[in-house]
Amino acid sequence: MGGTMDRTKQQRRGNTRQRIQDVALELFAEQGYEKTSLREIAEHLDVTKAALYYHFKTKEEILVSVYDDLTQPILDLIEWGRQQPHTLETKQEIIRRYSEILSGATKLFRFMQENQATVRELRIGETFKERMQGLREIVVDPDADLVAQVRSVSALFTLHAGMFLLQDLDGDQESKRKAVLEVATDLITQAHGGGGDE
Amino acid sequence: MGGTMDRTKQQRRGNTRQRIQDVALELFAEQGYEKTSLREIAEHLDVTKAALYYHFKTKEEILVSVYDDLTQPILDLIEWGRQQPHTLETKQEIIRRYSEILSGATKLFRFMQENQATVRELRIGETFKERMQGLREIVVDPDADLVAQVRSVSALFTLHAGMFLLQDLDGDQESKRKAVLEVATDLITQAHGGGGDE
Amino acid sequence: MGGTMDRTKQQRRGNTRQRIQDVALELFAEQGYEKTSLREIAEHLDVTKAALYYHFKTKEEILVSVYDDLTQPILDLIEWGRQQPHTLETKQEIIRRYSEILSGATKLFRFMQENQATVRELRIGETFKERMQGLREIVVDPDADLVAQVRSVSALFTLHAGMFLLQDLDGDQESKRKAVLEVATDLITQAHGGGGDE
Amino acid sequence: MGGTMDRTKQQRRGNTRQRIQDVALELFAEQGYEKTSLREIAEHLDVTKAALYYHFKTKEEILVSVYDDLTQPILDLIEWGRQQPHTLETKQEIIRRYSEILSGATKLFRFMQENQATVRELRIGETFKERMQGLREIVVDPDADLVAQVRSVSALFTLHAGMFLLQDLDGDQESKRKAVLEVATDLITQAHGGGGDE
DNA sequence: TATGAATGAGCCTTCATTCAT
DNA sequence: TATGAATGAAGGCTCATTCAT
Repeated sequence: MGGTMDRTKQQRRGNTRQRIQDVALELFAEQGYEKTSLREIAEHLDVTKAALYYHFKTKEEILVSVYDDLTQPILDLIEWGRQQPHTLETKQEIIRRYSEILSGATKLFRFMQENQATVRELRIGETFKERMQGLREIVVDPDADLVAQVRSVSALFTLHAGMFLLQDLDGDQESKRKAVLEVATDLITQAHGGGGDE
Repeated sequence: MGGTMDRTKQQRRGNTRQRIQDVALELFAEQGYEKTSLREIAEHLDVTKAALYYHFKTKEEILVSVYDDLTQPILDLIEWGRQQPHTLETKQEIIRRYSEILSGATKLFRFMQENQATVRELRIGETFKERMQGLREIVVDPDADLVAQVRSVSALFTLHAGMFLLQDLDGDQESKRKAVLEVATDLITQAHGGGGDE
Repeated sequence: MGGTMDRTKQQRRGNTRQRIQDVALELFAEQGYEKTSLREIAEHLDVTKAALYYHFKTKEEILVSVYDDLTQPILDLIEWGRQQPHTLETKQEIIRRYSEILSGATKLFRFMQENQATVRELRIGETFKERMQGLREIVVDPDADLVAQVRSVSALFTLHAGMFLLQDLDGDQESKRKAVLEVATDLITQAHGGGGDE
Repeated sequence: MGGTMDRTKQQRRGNTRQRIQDVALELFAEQGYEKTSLREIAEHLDVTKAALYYHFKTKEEILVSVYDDLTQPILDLIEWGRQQPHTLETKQEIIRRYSEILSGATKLFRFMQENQATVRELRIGETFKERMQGLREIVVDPDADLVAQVRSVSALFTLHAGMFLLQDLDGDQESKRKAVLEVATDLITQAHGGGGDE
């Protein structure tokens, strides 16, 4: 009986859940959450829609599961950051590590970036906002002047955006990431120094 | 007769098209494009769905019309920018003017920002990309080093993002805009100066 | 003021009704009745849908008016036929005249032929059926054997079908009509003679 | 369990697809393709519209599937005819067999006959035209004179039309079919003999 | 560990028609 | 002799979800 199962089916055994997550993320990132139907995901995997429901309770839960798996490092980073003194060095290190995290799950973060309107209405929306808030609290000094605060936020955001907006620029992926990181680090450094004009 | 028509209906006459655009933008920005149905728009206006189709050929066309009306200033800005020498002053002026344009149509740009995945598949997607490209060409020096280029792009992007990401920060709208503008101007200035590490 | 009216508008004066009929028949014949919308007709004429309603009460009435105008000759033919003795000569003459009538309003008859399902549900459906019945009564001898009756009906039908089904055959329109007429005449003649096998 | 399901639902299991085809053909033939809505079909079957879409991708595909199932015999006939010498006997046999095929799927062919305008725009339109062309090529001698060719085409067409146009005539279905077949056979025979006047 | 069959809600769109001007 | 604006009904289709097997 097992012998009649061909290689493809055999490989599939036991990791369908993972495969669903992979395909889903791929499609969500490419086409957006709403434009990606469960039918489409199922077809890509050569299973039925009902199979998806064996592994996940809803469409949203597929996304949530991917999100949870891939953003754990951010939680860890925040955890770590909270226990450090809020020195410039800490902030720079946060920026550095965050840059690495982002490039470790490009697809997900691209998805989050491009589907904000959708994500806002989903469970992960709130969660993500909280995490960003968590990062901010470490990186932004609430007593600094407005310009300094903006600079800090801009540092975080430059990292985020960098991944997608630089696609048209020349240069290999890694050196672009380095450049982005440098700009972000500069921003955070300037913000720490003083911020405004003086 | 005519007198039997109540105020509400009368006011409506002749500006339904405009009202559709307003409500649509409002809802698109709030809930996203896909999540906003024509039924919903129609209900907000107290007309039937079919009335929308008298004024616009498709759902997409409603968006396009809003987009065209509201982004004309960007076209003008690009036009202007192209005729200037690419000096630092020009770039700073571009940044300044772009900041003003953005804050003149917050809803639309928030929509564009938060619905990138959707927008990418629509007609306006390509258009918008082209315009951004147009701005970049003026502001980014292709011969500068990578870091300088990133800084320039980051300037543009900081403007974009600034409008939404700063909502949780203290301060009134206008002073926040000023702060964002300052950071962006700094970025463009540094980029022009040299860019990198020296 | 009349002087500002250009040639096109001027020509239009007073014959809009006729132009509606022409365009409508053209489109009905080409695309079918249901697939042709009033919007389409109006656009072809460069007027609004509402203008059509000034001239005709309903979509169906446009068709009815065309039908009535163009099938009057059939009524006349039936009238004439009823007053003749049901001799072979009469039948042959009916066939001959009917052939002429058909080729005088090809579009309408093509329409009738190709939209039977639709036409059946319209007012003209019943009317047309009656007229065909009228022709039959003259041409088909109810006392003849079944085969003879079929031959007679086939004669009529061959005329009908001939117009459309022969489009792929070689030869000019007129000589094809002659050929069809000859076959139909033969059929009616054989039917009259005896019909069956003997 | 299982016992709680009433007879009706139980019967339904596993043959819904077939039932859709049956009901659809019935309604298409009766009211025409466009006038028959999916809602109507669904209601006749006591299922939802969405159920139809589980079994067929589009409305058109329902028709196509019926068409394909029911016109396979024509393909076989053409196949057979092509391998025979184009003698009179072959032609007569084609006519005979075609007559049988037609009376084996009356509803479909009535539908095709009465919805030509619609069918022309559908996928089956082209297909059907090709098949008719296939039959013609066997039955019509391209070197014969025009009248002979018309006679041949008329033979085919008389068969087609015979099924519907004779409904008002007396006589049972089968003897009418025989009569029609005889007339068609005569036509094909005369066409083969010479055709014209001599 | 999946599938086959179906549902209910909703979507975008089109249509014939109306009516005040 | 027309138009501008709108309506109500319906149509085809897609989607996330369910459930018995």
